Amino acid sequence: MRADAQRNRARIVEVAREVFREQGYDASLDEVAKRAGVGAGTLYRHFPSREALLDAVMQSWVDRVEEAAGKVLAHEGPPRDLLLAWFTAYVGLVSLHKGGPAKITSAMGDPTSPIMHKCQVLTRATDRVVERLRAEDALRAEVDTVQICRLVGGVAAVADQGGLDDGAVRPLLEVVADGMLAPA
Amino acid sequence: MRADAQRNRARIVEVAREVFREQGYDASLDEVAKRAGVGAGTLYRHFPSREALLDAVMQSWVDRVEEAAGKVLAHEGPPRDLLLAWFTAYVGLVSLHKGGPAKITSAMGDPTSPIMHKCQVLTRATDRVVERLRAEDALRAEVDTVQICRLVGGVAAVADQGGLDDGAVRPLLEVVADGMLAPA
DNA sequence: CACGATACGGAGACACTCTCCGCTTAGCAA
DNA sequence: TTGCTAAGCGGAGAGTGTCTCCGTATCGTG
Repeated sequence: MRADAQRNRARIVEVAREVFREQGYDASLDEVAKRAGVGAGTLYRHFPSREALLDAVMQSWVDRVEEAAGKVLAHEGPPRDLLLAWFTAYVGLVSLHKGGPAKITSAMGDPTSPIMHKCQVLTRATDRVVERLRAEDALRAEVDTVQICRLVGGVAAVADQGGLDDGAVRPLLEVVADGMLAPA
Repeated sequence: MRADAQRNRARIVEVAREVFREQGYDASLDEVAKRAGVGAGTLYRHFPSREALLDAVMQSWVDRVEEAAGKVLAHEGPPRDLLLAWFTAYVGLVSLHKGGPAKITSAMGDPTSPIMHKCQVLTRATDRVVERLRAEDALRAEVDTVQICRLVGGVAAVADQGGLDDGAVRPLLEVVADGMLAPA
């Protein structure tokens, strides 16, 4: 790729990250182009669709997911604490921009979504937590990783759309956690 | 209101209900106007915003909510069955059109939403179920009606956005139910 | 029947998405 | 350095949707 094209591409991604955070996933792409100082054509050549752009924006996000999972798993503690710590991290990770929870949760199971692979790092990270809890026989047999992602994604989605703060989200996550932990 | 205006209004609502069901909440309002055989101006005079139109469309929905709650409460049975029956009905009620779960769940707590009052019949209906379970000491003390609505709304939202069928939704609702029922 | 108030409708201003194509420029080769 | 060409640029414009404005038509009353 030519050097100027590379510069433009990087600049567009940077600006898009900012605009998505400010205005949510529905922000105008023309505005992204304008702020990045390029024509609409340039934006659409680099990123044929909104999703393709989002995919690039999420590149660094993948690392944050891995890191968050590692941090949560490093702490020793009761299964309920571990699960809640991961749920909290999960909600934070998918809520980086408005519309994120819905977007990411639905993309996780949609093979036609260009960001499916990005989203699946969340599934894998959740799986690490699940395995740990399984080893301790702390999880009910019926629940699986996908269900957990859907439930926590659902909580994140209502929190996002309803503008709930952490204090309101916490009890929801507790209910979900208690519903899947093995009875004492 | 003039008779012709009344006719037009009714026709618009009827057509809108159909179009929303077919194409989801984001359907083109110009298309609604066209199908109803009126000009765009007429539609926007009767319903200044998309939400105002949705409000009218949901008029009959309110009755269905009351009815569903009554039917669920009429059946005797273990608390878990009651709760799951209501959850299932709840998901069905908010999923009448695509985008419904997110719309309704976020409107429930948004005083600026024109459909807030419509949505609150769901809260009240849920409250009836909650009271019944409280009387039997079947619910944990920490959970309240609003949280239940958020959780079930969240499940409905992911089901809606991810195209999940009833079989996939059921286990999610079970986790939520088990998380809020008093331990045996 | 006549006449005002009421309501209609669709043209058009504005916003967003995405494409197309003539123009510019980077980067290489001589 | 210069000239060439493929790669890349940008923005006009077509398509679609929202919502408004106002000249025109219709209702329904006296």
